[in-house]
Amino acid sequence: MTTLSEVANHAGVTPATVSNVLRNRGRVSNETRQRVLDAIDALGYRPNLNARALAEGRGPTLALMVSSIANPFYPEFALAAERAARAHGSFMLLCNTNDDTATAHAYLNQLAGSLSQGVLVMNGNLDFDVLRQSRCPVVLCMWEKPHESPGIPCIAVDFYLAGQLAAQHLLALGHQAIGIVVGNGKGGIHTSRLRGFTDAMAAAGVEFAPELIETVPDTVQGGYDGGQTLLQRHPQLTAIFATNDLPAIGVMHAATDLGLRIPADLSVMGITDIQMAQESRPALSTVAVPTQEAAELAVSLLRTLVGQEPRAAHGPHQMLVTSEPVLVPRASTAAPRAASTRSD
Amino acid sequence: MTTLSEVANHAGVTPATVSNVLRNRGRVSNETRQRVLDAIDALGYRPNLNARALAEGRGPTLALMVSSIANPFYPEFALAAERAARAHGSFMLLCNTNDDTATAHAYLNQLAGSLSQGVLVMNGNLDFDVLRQSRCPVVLCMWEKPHESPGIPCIAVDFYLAGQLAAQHLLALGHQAIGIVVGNGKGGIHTSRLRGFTDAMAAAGVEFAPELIETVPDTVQGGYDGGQTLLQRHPQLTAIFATNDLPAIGVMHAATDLGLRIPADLSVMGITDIQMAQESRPALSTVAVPTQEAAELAVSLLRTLVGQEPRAAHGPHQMLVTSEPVLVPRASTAAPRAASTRSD
DNA sequence: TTGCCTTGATTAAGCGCTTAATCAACATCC
DNA sequence: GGATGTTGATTAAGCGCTTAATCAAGGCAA
Repeated sequence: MTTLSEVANHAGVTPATVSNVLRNRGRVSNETRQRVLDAIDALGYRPNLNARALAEGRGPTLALMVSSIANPFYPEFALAAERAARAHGSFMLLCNTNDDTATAHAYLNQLAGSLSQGVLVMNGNLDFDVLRQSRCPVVLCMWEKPHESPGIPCIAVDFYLAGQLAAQHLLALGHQAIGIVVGNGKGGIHTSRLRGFTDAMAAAGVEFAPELIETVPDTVQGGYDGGQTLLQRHPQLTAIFATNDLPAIGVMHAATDLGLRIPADLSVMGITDIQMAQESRPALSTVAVPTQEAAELAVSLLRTLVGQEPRAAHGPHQMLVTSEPVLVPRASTAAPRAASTRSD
Repeated sequence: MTTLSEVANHAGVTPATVSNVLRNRGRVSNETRQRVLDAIDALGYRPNLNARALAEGRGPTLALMVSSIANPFYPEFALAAERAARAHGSFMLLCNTNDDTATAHAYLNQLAGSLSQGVLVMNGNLDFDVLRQSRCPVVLCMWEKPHESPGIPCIAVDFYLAGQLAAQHLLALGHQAIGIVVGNGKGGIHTSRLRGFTDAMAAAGVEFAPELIETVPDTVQGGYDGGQTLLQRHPQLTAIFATNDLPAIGVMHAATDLGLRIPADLSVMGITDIQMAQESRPALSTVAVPTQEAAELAVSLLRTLVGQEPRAAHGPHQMLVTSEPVLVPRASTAAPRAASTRSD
């Protein structure tokens, strides 16, 4: 592994000069610069990023902590976040907590402040106090907007509105008998989606029975189980809303297995608009959330917090809200069989 | 940020001693050790991993390079790989190349040898020469076994056998009119699966028309398009085999959209057994590949290459083969309508 | 010619940690 | 009672890079 000084020798200058041409600082004559550049690729030199990090007091990496990269939502976010980080020359360290608080804290303890300059957190189930006491900046991603700020810099999405949009879509189609499958994300992650939905129902004067709500794990299987329970207990349902796409897809499977046709016999919708939503059959109606924008905002905010980006970019806010979710009607929703579609 | 020396002061010893207790090396009396330990958590000290990396000449991170973490197969591999790395105290750096060779090379150049000690590569479409010249060890993951070794340490899976198993399953059910959708992974990544399949067909004496092969992108959409083309052009098909689960799922969608019932009218199968395969409806018959094992082997091999694990663990081999793929019959395959099931 | 500014490079200290070499103090052995 | 070991700690060099401070050498004005 060639070092900076070897390059310096080869070019007949001092290490400081090489460093200067590398970083475009200080004064270097064009002639010298060229000699250094030549030496660099003659020797195939690459800077040692650890040494640089040590000297600069900060490394080139950010971290993203998710509960499990196997949950299809995270990769989409991770991809965008990584791209954003790379655009600024940072690498992205991936951390799977497997929904284990201890693991998460271990990561936070080990990474924070040395390996990674800052961390993006997508785990609802973390102790906020721990995050606040992190030794390096933390940005909480995909916070649910109407909740009060957790006292941690965060990127929020208006999930309350998302819930409302979902309800309005179903109501507009003429559904009245609607079941709900809500993800049991720790920290009540899905409560605002639920409130948005039920509030919109109430506003439309539609009666709402609490036994029509099933709380399940935020997975396809969870949605499957919840959907099955709901459909068996309440055959009159004409639509089911899930607070997330994954369980919504599970609901579709459950309905199919029970011999129901979607959307003829049952309308199903979710929230998020993950890739799978448009790839499922029937394609899932959902409320799209600006994942990519959230990821970019998150990286940007984190960068200002670690002092790499001028603060002015966002002002002093600790909570950045993305643009609004938008309804994406697809094939999984339609007017209930015996009802007329109310135009909105 | 407290440093090692501060801890040393606090405990009334020299930095060397603190380092010794931290790493359980050298001789330290129990009494001193305790004093240091107390100082450490009194001050909330955490080692600076960059400094450590610099001093030791090697950092605690490995890297995983995939073409896009949004492809559902990769997360499953990534999860296992990360877990394996963590089990040995290493962090995992995630790199998305977006199928761009230049990006991949940029990563390789920047990471290799400084930030990451070694890299796991899952990209078929990389110049092997570049990999060979990497300044740090590289392990190529999920190589296709029957191919000759690429001259790079690699983990191979017997995809030829996987193709055979798929064919045998379909043949055993009584299918004769079978279409094939093959992923166009660069570097002919799917050719051995295809060969395994066609060889098995030939061995069973089943005629095979080359126009029954559609080459498509390795995605749901690709499978959808390929399936549609195949089914429209050859309505007599009773089964379609895709070289990967993702396109297989696309094929199912295409069939459904054309009004075919699965498996009554058409059997579909894939290879890999990703999570989605068992979560799709109908559940996808497939040939399961030992992803987790491959990931663990890969990390382990990489660790021996970077010298962190005794070489003896694997001997001098440069190509490690996982245990064999296994058939996972599910709901998407059945005997063709007008045929009797041949018992095997 | 003297003094001052600019340019282009060097010097040297330091980032936080590791580790081989060294040392002091004490116990052991014949 | 000196030679020999052991134990438990210290010293000091060094990892590869950054950067403020310093310096030599011209150029230019008065």
